[in-house]
Amino acid sequence: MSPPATPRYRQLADALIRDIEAGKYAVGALLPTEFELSDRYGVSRHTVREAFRRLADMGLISRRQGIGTRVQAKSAEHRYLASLSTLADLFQYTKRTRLKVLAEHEVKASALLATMLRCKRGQAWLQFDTCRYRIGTAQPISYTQIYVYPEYAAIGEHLAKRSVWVYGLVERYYGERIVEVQQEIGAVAIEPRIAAILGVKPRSAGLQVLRYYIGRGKRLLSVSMNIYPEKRFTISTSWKLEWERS
Amino acid sequence: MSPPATPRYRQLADALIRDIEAGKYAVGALLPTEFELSDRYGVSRHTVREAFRRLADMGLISRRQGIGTRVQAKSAEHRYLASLSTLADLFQYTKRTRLKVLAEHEVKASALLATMLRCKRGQAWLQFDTCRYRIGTAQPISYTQIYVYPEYAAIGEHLAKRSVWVYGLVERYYGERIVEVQQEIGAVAIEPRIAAILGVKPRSAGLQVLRYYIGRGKRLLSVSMNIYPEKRFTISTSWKLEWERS
DNA sequence: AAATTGCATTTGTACGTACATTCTTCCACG
DNA sequence: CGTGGAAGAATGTACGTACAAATGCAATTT
Repeated sequence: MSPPATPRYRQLADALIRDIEAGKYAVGALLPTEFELSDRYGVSRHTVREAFRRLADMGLISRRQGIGTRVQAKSAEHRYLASLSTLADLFQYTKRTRLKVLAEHEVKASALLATMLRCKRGQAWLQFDTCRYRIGTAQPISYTQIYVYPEYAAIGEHLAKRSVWVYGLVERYYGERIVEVQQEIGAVAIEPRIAAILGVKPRSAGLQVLRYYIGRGKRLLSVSMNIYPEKRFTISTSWKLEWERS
Repeated sequence: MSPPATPRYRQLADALIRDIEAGKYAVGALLPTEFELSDRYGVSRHTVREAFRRLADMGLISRRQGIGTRVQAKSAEHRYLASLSTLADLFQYTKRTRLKVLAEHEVKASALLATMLRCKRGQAWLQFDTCRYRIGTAQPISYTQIYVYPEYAAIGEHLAKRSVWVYGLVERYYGERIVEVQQEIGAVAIEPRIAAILGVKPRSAGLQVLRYYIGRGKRLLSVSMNIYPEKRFTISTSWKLEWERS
């Protein structure tokens, strides 16, 4: 029996991958055109496009109408992805939690705050100090400061009433879509005021998670700053290899 | 002027998405065949396939030769992805760092260690205590314990000589491919012994990062435990929305 | 000199056809 | 009654054609 014949577009794709990895086509350079390759390998343009599609999926090339096909990366080897099916998965506790709003006030960004919120000094923000509990327990999981634009003041109402997530409110009530979330994780000594709220020793170790919620056109929509006490919470992420060598 | 006409395959894809979200085709059910849709919408099979390809990329459907096209999910809405171009990006410091091996010994997993290493008690591991410096400075960035199987003892040589990453050595010298990395981040009070190495106050706040390196077939290849002192390091991740609603 | 127009190039969309491969179903044969 | 094989149905691969849309460049016009 013949070995399970590999399709032509696959063979062509593999050949191109080899060429790119061998440096025959440098990163940033243009590959031959579809017609050119179709000619050179004696296959139809359709087959070339199918091969290109594969390379594009792997992130090896990028294509632009009127320009051509450009090499984007030398290897698709080590590309690892982590995925969230919902933004709520960023917060990995179960749904059985409740948000309590401790305070709400309008603030003008001090120098320190301006750095954290990535804005100019004096920029006005609406700040919520909140606390999250597992339902049925008195001990909080986390302390959170949430910043939104003052225009979004109405969010305060909803936030107090229903224990939801801010980004959800921003999406629902202001028609903004959260396109990107930047997350910064560090360790901090929990300052006394917050330690009291969380019921831990002042200056004990805590996880600080800063999140920037970004909408269409790089517009910063909201910022949140979470503090999790030691041992009460860990963040886990799973990175998976996207493509396996054929 | 006519508005920038959306291609037919896009229109068809959108129609199908609407139908799926509306529940017209249930999750798990088969969609009409390519020919059927081609007929019904008066487009070529090629166009139907193009539309299906889009849905498949979004993870809404799965296709199997001889069977048909099955609905896999009701909505592709909130799917966010983070990507690493290399595993080295997990560690976000520049390449200008140096690894110093402080100690190397074989250990048998105690109850505590067994939990951390996800293995049975008594399992033998090779443990390296290491420390990472920015080149040219005396102050370490992080303290790291690395665990590998005793069979991989030869790694110690390379680790001491060249300042590389363990997973790279495992991949290179043992022909194992790291297919997945699970990461757990928490806050800890840095214990005195390690605090001394890092040059920080005992029991001050630190970031603890546990990483499980997993090979083909869920085989655990290596585990590392990092401690980063407060303020000296933050982990940043960017999550991007994979698909935008049209 | 600057702006505009038009042409050549390249990928995108869309139609058509044919056969291969994979899987299910059902009928006939042992 | 079970088993094998044929027929049918679905997606996969592969060929062909044609025109549309985006881009860059050169020629032309202002």
